[in-house]
Amino acid sequence: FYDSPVNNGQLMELPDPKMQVQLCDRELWDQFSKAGTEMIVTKTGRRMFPGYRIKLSGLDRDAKYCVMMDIVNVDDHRYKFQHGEWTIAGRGEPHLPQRFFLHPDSPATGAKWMSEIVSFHKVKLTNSVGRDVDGKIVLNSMHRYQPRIHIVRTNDPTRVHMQRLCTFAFPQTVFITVTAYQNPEVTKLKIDNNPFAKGFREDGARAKKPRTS
Amino acid sequence: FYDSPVNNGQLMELPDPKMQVQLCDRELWDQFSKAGTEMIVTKTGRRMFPGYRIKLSGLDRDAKYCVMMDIVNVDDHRYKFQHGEWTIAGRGEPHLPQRFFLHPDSPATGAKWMSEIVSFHKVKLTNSVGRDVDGKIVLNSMHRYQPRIHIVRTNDPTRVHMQRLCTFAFPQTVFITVTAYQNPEVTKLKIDNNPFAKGFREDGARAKKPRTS
DNA sequence: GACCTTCTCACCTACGTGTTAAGC
DNA sequence: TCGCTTAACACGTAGGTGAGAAGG
Repeated sequence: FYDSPVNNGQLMELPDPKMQVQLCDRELWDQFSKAGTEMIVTKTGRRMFPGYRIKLSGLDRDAKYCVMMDIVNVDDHRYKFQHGEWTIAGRGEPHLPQRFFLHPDSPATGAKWMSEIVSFHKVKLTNSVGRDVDGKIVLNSMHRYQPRIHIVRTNDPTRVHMQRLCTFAFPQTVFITVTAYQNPEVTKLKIDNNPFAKGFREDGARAKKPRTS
Repeated sequence: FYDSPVNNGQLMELPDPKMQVQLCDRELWDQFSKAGTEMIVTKTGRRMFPGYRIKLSGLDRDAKYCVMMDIVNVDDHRYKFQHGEWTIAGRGEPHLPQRFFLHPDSPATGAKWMSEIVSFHKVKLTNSVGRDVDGKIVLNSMHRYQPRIHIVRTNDPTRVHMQRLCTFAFPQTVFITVTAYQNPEVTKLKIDNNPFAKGFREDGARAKKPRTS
């Protein structure tokens, strides 16, 4: 189940031709994907950038839904960045059973979900199985991953595992985990587009001061 | 119903001798109460300080509950601060039908509610009936108010009004609304205890620079 | 004038960034 | 040495404070 192929936003399990998921910031994701997206993992947890945001449509307006995200392995390899490109560097760690990140608005009506952008920007990626698991997804560094969306028609978040799912995945959101950026092109894209990294931009702003020690 | 007397944390409606609510930061509340608590109201909304935080006990661990706050008039007067004390300054505005502020964790199991401090620190007090009502409670300035807690045994937040409530209120959380602090003693308590006002403390830290204009 | 409200401001808290140096 | 990880850091975003001046 977890290793099922991606499907570019088409549904996988329940045949429900109406339900659709649309990825936001698609141009931005494509730029990163073209360069080879990297996501930082830290002990305390690091947000994804670009943020994972979607638009839902085709839901039953009155029914209650839970919306979840998980992140699954794309393959069984460990990767390394050498001579300017990513190559396979041996066998990967065993796939961990992934926890679902339940969107905090769950459960809500179809009408509510479709009325606004659904954002998973609070998800944090970590490489450490610490005590504080809340909102964190544990991944192995230097591995390749695919984020996915699951939609369940239910009122009860605690029973989400027993219900039938609609699962969506976008190939342009695949990324490799790192503890420090490997590809300078990726670093530049992050700095140029993430508001929190504005301090590192050099377009007109004064350059960064070097550390004094 | 809205003008029912306060009850110092004892239950009012449903006789359920097990259910209890305990006010956090009681000493701090008492200090403010002794001075005559004032809470700022602004157009954009201002948080309460001290923050309204409670501990719940005696709930059925497996049942689902919604927890809400509202703020009701204590009397029909308008107040003024003159010669160092609060006095009645005429007839107050008509009591507005208060909206409940539903705690964002609602609905949750009794076990969940009892496992942690329940905080309403995100509630904002406003004197303006603007467009953005989310999380704001509209009050009239220079009036006296009592915050209250309501607990409903239900799974569905949308039907909370039709269910039977358990209501709790703590006399030491009564306050008067202001647009600017009237009693210097209150100002001092706010500055000394609210971390966001640390810039105005004078115990060892350098004094505040005067405005330059 | 007296009283209350509104707005801007300097100064905080809290936390999201990539960098850098040190650790393993 | 080399590759990867960690922690401290400067510099942002975002937003909560009372002070003070201006407005009504």
